[in-house]
Amino acid sequence: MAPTEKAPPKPRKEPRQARAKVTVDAIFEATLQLLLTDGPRRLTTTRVAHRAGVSVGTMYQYFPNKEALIFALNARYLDALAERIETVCRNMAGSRAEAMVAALIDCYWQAKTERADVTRALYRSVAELDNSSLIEAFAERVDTATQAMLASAPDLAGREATPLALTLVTVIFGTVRNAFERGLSPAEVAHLKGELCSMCQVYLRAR
Amino acid sequence: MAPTEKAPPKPRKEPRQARAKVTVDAIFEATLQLLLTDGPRRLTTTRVAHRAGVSVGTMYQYFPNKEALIFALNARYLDALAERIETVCRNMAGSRAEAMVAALIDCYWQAKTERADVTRALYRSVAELDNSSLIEAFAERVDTATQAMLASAPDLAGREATPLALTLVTVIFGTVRNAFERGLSPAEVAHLKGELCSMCQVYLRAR
DNA sequence: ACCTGAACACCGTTCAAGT
DNA sequence: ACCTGAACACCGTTCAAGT
Repeated sequence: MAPTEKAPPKPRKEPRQARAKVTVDAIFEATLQLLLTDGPRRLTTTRVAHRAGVSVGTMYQYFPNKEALIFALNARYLDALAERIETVCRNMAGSRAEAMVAALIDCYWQAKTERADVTRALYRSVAELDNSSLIEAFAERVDTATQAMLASAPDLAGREATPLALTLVTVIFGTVRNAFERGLSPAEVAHLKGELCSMCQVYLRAR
Repeated sequence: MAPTEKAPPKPRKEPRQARAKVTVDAIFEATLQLLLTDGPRRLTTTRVAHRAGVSVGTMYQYFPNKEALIFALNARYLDALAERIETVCRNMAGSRAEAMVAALIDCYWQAKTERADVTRALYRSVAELDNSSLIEAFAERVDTATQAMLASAPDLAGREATPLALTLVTVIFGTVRNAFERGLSPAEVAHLKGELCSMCQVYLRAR
């Protein structure tokens, strides 16, 4: 009964020569620009190719279809985001649990906010295709990094890091995303961020 | 620099005769069914019309374009959901704050879970179009209902209901949505729900 | 190894004609 | 008042031909 759709699309072939790499980068850049200026509905292969300065045929050498292009663009973005989070988690090793949570919230919030237009454009672009594998891979990395971080907290002895990480990551990432989707005012956003932070910290102290 | 897109599409005209109402319902039902079985990518106007037993032209009498159809379908769903939440909020008036939060989480969680396929299909269908006005209207209703409920809690005297409602609603709805997007196991989901609940309750007790 | 662009199938949308 | 479906413009995708 599940929607019958193809497996997650992957890049057709890797660019081997330097000019090919330039081409692929140009295609990615053109896609993002069009997404930002015109929205996902007006994103056509012809326009992407034209903006990238290549022909449609060239685009299809590297991406089997339009979905694969959008998929790859999102994969790129999520990979960079996961890397940032992993770095923060590594840097916070050994700190107090409260500081860890604050840093995690800060990092994610910052990443979403600093290029809000990009975040929104990518959210919307990817949604019509099955991106669950991307989301799962991303969540897996973030969970793992958070677990490792929490396990190193001196004031968290005796609490299992695995379920704790799952809860915190889901609550934090879900809240940020939702805050992002709603049209909150800057004042409301600032207040919410503080409340989310203290909520997680109170939760850590309890029990 | 914002994506240049049309204003939120609205139904072209209201059905005046009985058979027209039947037609519109058939179109909605066909859209949902196709979304569930084939996914948003294979949702074409021709197929919707065919499944609904009408011609394409008929569909275009009630919806100015395909987007408007998807928009209206989502509006329907969110309206029903908001109504459920408002009812719960009314029913919980005068209870203790902890019970309120638990009921709110339960209601939303239940609504998302009982027809998980529908939830997912609608999420994906609406994402490529600008649904911010839908989201805002929904959030506004839920916020208002939650505020009114919290203001009636005997154990919450002296705490402002408005920012409290905003925080709780954003955290709860964001978490549920995120939990939903990740492919969590039933055991993890159950655990998460309990933790979210106690997290909100500890937060209410604090300060 | 990489690129081109005309050609094809199909989808969203319209509109003159019907009941 | 409501419905039909051929017709049109345009989009995704291919492939024979080029460098």
